[in-house]
Amino acid sequence: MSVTQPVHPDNASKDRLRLWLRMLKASRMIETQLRENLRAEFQSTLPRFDVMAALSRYQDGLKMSQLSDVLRVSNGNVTGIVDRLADDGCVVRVPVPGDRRASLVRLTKRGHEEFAVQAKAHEDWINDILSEFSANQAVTVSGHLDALVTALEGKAP
Amino acid sequence: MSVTQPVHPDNASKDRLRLWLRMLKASRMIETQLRENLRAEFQSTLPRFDVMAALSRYQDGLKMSQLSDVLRVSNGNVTGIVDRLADDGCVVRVPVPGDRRASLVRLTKRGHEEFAVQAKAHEDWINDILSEFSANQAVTVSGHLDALVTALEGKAP
DNA sequence: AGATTATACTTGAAGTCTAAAATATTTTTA
DNA sequence: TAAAAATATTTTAGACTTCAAGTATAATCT
Repeated sequence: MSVTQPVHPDNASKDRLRLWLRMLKASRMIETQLRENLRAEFQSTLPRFDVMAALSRYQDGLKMSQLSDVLRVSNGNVTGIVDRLADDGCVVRVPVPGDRRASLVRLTKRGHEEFAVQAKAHEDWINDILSEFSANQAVTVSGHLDALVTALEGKAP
Repeated sequence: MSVTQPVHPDNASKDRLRLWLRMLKASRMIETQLRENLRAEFQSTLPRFDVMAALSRYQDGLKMSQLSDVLRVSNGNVTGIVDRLADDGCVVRVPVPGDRRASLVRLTKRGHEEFAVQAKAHEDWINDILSEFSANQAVTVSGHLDALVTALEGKAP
């Protein structure tokens, strides 16, 4: 009498690998598309948009290190992006009273207006790109990914 | 008489946006993790790994232009990555008989060995990172993403 | 054949990204 | 309080990236 046993005991590993490769491919394609749209319509870039989006969520402003934390890009990187946004008058660096090392980065009025327009366009682009997913599917997969992100954050906080 | 109508007629748009933001976040976290692992364990990088993975799938070797095609990175970019891999003795440029412009890039014996180890580690890392997903879930979500990728490829070929 | 066009690749400029070193400024410790 | 440790940010070095221009070679046209 034989015991029923899968030929590939750890097939799950391959399935997960495939999932990752698909996810990577999809993300890159979407990113490329968004990058193109941002450049064509607003002469802007994804990193700039990301920074503005973060600042838009935190009306009181964020310190450089908090920004790089939220955006998960390196510290030194944020410097350049914020520099350029400041040049364009979209953000300002506000000194933090009592700590001369730090400064808060905040959206200017112009930055807010600019971002409002871009955010709307961005949502429309995504809605179009992801039309493949129904609202229900979107919610379901979001849930999985959220759990994944939470798990990852728990591993190396 | 009032008609029953949802307050947010295009809620799906928000759901899809959330899906994208989660996907982006998850992808970036995973990429960062992989990058770190590759650097710490193999003193290598993601682009290098990608090139070796491609060459591993095409045992007969790939021309530079084919490589840049498969990897979807620019032509000039591949030159540098292959240069460095060649310096490390992981790949060689083999002249194509009958066409002195082109050369085939192939993994060396050392490159093959190196990649075998890295690929195994890579799969294990992913299996660990994505342990949140069951094999079934992985397959299901893969399916959605695949459909998405196909749809995207159909839009701008 | 000789001139044009196309292909394969490399080079160079300009910019982005990460990780790590350097700087400046608190905060903590002995 | 002086020294050490921690924090916030910038600077730097080097890999990666694209795009445009350049070089060499091959294929095509007249």
